[in-house]
Amino acid sequence: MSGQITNKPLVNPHVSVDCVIFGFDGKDLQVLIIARDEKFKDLAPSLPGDLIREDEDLDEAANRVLFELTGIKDIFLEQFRAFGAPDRISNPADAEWVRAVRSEPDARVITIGYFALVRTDYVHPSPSSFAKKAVWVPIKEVGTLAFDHNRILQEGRKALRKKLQSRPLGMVLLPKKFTLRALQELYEAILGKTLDKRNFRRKILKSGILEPLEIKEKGVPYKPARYYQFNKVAYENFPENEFYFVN
Amino acid sequence: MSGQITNKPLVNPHVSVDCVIFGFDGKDLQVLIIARDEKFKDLAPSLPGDLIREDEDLDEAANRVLFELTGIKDIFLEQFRAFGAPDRISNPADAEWVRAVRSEPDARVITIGYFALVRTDYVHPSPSSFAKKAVWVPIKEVGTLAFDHNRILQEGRKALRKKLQSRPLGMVLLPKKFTLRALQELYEAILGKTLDKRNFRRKILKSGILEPLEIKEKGVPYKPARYYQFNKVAYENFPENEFYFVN
DNA sequence: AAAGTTAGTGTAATTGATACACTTAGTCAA
DNA sequence: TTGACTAAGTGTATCAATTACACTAACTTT
Repeated sequence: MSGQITNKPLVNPHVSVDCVIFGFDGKDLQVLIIARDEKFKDLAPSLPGDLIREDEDLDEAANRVLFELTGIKDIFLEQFRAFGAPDRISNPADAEWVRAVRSEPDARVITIGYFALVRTDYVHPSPSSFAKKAVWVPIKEVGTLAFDHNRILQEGRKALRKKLQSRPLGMVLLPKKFTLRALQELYEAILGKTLDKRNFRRKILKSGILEPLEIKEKGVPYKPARYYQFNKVAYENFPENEFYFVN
Repeated sequence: MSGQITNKPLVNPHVSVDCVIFGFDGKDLQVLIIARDEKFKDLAPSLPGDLIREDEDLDEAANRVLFELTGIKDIFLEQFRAFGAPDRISNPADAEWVRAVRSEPDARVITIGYFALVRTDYVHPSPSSFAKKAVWVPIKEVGTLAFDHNRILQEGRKALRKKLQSRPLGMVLLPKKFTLRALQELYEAILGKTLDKRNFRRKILKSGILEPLEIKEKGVPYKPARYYQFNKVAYENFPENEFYFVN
């Protein structure tokens, strides 16, 4: 970074994608976070991301990051914002890491934020074949991240909330069969507020995206709940901009 | 562009902003389009945009483009999406222009799309002091644009529609005093559908963002309409996510 | 003074949102 | 086996918002 104000166009920036990957374990909303490897283990962890490559579109790059991390393709993935402040990487510890890892450490990095949704039970982060150590962290417990990743995470969360207001997102975050309580907890985790049980059920069931199953919970010390599954057709044809949750 | 598939990170891209600048003339939704100058006058026109500069944040770059074009600062401006397909500039005519104008013509260009709202009567595009020729074009009459600018325009329009569903946008697009009919026509132009007059009026007036004036239209060959103005305080405190227009 | 044009207004029916409490079906421990 | 515990599952009444719909009023022009 030059530190000088100039009128010169930026000629050698790097462009990256950073992914806010949400998961749900039945209780808390989680995020995939990358721990630093041995050499840099004192540094703050980061969101998964990478520089985009030649001949690679932005969406492709984000999909690649996700695939390398989780082994999953064709995931729900959506761009939500670009971040390009000149001082994105100005924190001294971050800068040190960048110098060690990047061939052009002084290059400015513009990053495109994506958010993704995956089932935590489908993703076993960090199989030994992958260099990076990814861990699920409940979103409430995420501490200080590298660069401006806390901000990116926050914006990603906002984008997720907004998305939930116009689409039912459960299908990619819940197992095939699930109880209405689980779905409600997912909504509550995303929206960050509690919902009325009866009103929630009425609204969801009326929308027609769920099919009741004949199976019930087993072994619970209370009245067992019925399982439901998504009706794929109804789910996909769900009209944009319905389902607007306030309570 | 190399034409080869590689795993190399993209090291020398350019980053630009492109702005979809909406205006309203009381009847049609318009967009500011840049005509090519003499030397390239056969080329398709484009959206206003520029490479971002060293030490310049993305929002700053977009604001600069807008200011250079219109002389207005502090405009309503919002980022809506990044575009980064490797073949964005592949059209032969576009490529020729890029070769003539840019110092690194083969560089890939990632662009960040912004949309902005201005009053057409505040903007006299292309004062002689500005090199670029900008013209207002009704959005329905925009023809083929350079690069992927038709797509950017389309996405910008979608973003505008979406925004209108959660915020009343009239204040930046209408003159100080305006009739309810003008406001309704603005909404109809943005949403692309007709609205019921009585329901529209009831909804807008109940929201409290308008103040009636004692002035009426003059010289019209029909019952003159009352003028209104926005109540700035109510307008700015308007709660996100109300005002959800379906009809 | 008649024709033409848009402004301005009200209501009834339907749908959606909200607030709220008890019974049921299971497990577990005494 | 019975009582304690827990979450599932259900209905209703009130209020607010949405929709569909048609006539009179005010002004200009001829």
